[in-house]
Amino acid sequence: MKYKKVGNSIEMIEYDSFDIGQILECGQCFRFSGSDNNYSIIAHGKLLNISQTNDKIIFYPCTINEFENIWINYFDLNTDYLQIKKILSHSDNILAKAIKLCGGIRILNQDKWECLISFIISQNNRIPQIKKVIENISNMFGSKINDQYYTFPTRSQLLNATQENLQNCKAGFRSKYILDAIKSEINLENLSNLSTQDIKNTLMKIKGVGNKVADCSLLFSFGRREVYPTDVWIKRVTQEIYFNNKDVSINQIHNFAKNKFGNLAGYSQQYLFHYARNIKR
DNA sequence: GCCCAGGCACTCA
DNA sequence: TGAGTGCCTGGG
Repeated sequence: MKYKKVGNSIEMIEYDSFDIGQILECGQCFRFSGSDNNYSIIAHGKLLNISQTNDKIIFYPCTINEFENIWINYFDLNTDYLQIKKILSHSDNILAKAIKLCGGIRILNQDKWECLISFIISQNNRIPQIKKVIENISNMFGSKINDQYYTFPTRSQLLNATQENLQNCKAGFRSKYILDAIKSEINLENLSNLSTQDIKNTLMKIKGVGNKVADCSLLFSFGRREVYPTDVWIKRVTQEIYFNNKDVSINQIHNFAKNKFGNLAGYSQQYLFHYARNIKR
């Protein structure tokens, strides 16, 4: 990967495995807008525009410092996706097919708190609605970035939030779960050194955090690429491809993914998720 | 009006 | 330990 400063933007050239549309639309994050290779995201307290053409990707406004300290890690640019895709493609044909279709996916490294709350909101919900609820909460409790956008609020910014506030943000029955997360004394940053299973157990003490939400949190904000978040789509496609369409438990799927994909289970999950949503149905 | 969506908690056997 | 059921909300 190579990049250079051009005016108030950073231009990335000589990169691989990067398709901004695939990265944002594959369901791992919710604070973005745009289409056709032109997107805006809000992450880590900043608004960033990304414009992708055939030979380069432009990030703006963005300084070298911001790019190196925030966005390289956020977009997982130090991970060798060519190698990952090569290994997974060799492991089976359908995964190879999925990777061909969405080889530009990268797993983001998101803010832990925002990610956890976002996936609590995601349960039994649709993506447009999830995005709306998160935006409502940001507008009500976050810090102003400009006339249009607010950051996602930190836990301390949410300390005074009430059930009624969150209902007004359309969080519905998940309001009480968000309140429980706010009240819990769990410091997410302090969990970073624990084992994946220990983090998971800790997260699941929060009401509204089960297997799936905890796994998404681990994969998308704790960098634990060995987890295989299993929602209805992943359950469906995994059963279809690897279990001869037989109905199996989440635990069986987790064990299967661990054995077959090992430390790359999270990447497989993303490729298969995209495959399931866009090809099947 | 009915159904359901990227789960989870709660109840009851 | 596992199956069954209800849940805010809004779009089809």
